[in-house]
Amino acid sequence: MDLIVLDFETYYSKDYSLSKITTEEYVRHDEFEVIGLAVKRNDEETVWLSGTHQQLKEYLHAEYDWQNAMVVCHNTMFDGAILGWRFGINPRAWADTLCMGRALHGIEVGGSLKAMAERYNLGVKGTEVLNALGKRRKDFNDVELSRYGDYCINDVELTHGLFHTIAKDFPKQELKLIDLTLRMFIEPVLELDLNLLEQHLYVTKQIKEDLLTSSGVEKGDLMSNPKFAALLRGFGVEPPMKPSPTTGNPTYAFAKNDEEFKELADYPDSRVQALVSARLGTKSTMEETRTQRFIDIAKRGKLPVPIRYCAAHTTRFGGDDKINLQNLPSRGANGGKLKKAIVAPAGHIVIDADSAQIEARVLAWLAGQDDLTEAFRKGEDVYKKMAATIYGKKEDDVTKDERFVGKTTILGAGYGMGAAKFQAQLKTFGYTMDLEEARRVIAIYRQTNDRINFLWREAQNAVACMARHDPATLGLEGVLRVDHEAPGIVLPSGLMIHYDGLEFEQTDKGVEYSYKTRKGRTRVYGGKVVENVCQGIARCIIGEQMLRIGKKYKVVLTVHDAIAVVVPQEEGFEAQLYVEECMRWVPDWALGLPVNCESGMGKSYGDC
DNA sequence: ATGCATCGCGCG
DNA sequence: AAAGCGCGCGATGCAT
Repeated sequence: MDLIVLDFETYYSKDYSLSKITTEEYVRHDEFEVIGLAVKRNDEETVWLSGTHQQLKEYLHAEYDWQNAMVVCHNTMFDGAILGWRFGINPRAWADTLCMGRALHGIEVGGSLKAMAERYNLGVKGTEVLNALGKRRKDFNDVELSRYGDYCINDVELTHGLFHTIAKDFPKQELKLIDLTLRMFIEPVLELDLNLLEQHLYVTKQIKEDLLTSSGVEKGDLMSNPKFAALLRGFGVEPPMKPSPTTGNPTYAFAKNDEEFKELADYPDSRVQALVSARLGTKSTMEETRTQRFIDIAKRGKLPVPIRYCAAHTTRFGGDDKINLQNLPSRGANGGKLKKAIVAPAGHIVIDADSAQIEARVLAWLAGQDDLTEAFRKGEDVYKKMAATIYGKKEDDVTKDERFVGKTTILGAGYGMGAAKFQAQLKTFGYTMDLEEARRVIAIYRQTNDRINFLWREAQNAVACMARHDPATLGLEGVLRVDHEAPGIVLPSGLMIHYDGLEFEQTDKGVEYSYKTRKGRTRVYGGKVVENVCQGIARCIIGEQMLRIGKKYKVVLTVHDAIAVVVPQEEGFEAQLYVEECMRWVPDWALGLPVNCESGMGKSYGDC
């Protein structure tokens, strides 16, 4: 297979640029123009190509054997989209040094080609400031174009060197996963239902408008916290305050889940009630802006799915390109509306398969909490079991509310949640429990799950060891490797959860550990490390399952514990069986981990 | 005008 | 001793 490293230089202006618009819009835009591109095949000399679109297209198709090539770029979502959408070129495999860098270094080095090239002593990225702003290809004279070419060639050389340096130790499976996630964007399959979207936008706007009109308040006064506070004071209501979740400074408690704010919805003065409901109904503009984005994309073509590889510290995927397809509403007033507008192409259907309680299962398995693991394996109702223990009764006698408490306990208490937060958590679901009872429930969880409790302590010890660069172990043997030099924890995928700059400090609460993140430092402790590795392990599992599914069907989206594929309609049931089979399979290193899944299929993503 | 911090909110 | 966690995007408010 040929290795082809390439980099496009394209027209941009003040407003038509990647800092202003999304990659999807930029590449599909009328103003799009390639100034030139540098290409390096294997160890051949890098060439600079410039010319009309037609000339480039003919040359690229004639000169290179794309069917038998791996294409490497730095930020392949961009260059790959150009190759695919503009030149109709779809190589055998895609790779991306930006994705690889994110996986290898976390935040240790920036993802830029410049930073990575410097880190590996590969050379210096061109510093020559080339004024290309607003210049079309024809506006460059020969000298300028040639200088631009040199700059571009240098970038390709750096990317080539970078790839060779980091690819040899990069896990092969993960390279395949990068290819698969890039294809979700570069080779779009899903379509958008424009009529449905426009109708949804209209209704959403109408509801808000009506609410605003009936409240008799200016929109700006509702949106701004200080102005809204003034309105409340005008009715003799002192605005509720709370400590800021991040800084601890006092701030207005105007969020829809702030208890004191919720109480104002029933305030004796009906004018206050109207004010609060108007604020709640109009404050969030997410649905409108997002629907508008979908509409814009729908008018341009299919839906490229931007999924960011290793977006999270734990190696989980994230959203990208200004549309986060991993947080589309599925509950509440807007639940499923946008998902229903995402449809399979003609003759095809969408299958969406969810892994059942994957993180809770991983936790039980990793901790060696065998009774819990066994309960998961047998398909027992673990939430009900938990409730039975909490309330000291038979499973058959557990009420709906009690089961709910059991569920919240299993899902929340597994990472060290304390009684006060547990109580607050229940409250957000509308369930009231006094603190004493919350303490009792948390204590029961910790007693009945002694192995999980031990795992937290083992993880706390691992944190302390890593901070001193001393060896440590964590969880089931052969699954995780504590790299006390990095420091970090190596996942089964071969990727590491980094705890860069892990340090401790003596505080009035005792010794506190923290590590460096993109912004500042984050505290870390046993329960949190356990959560991190469970998330990381779950990602390893879903990643391998996704590759298996991808061998037969087109994977179009992943949302942490779920995988969506598009298949020909007539293969629907057969494909569903295969997808479920894949999601019940675990890699060798996870034998004994009881996974399960649920799936649905339909014409749209929402119908699944 | 533009960037950054903060908050809120959607998902897992 | 105790501590649920992980994202991205949009709007506001403030600093540059």
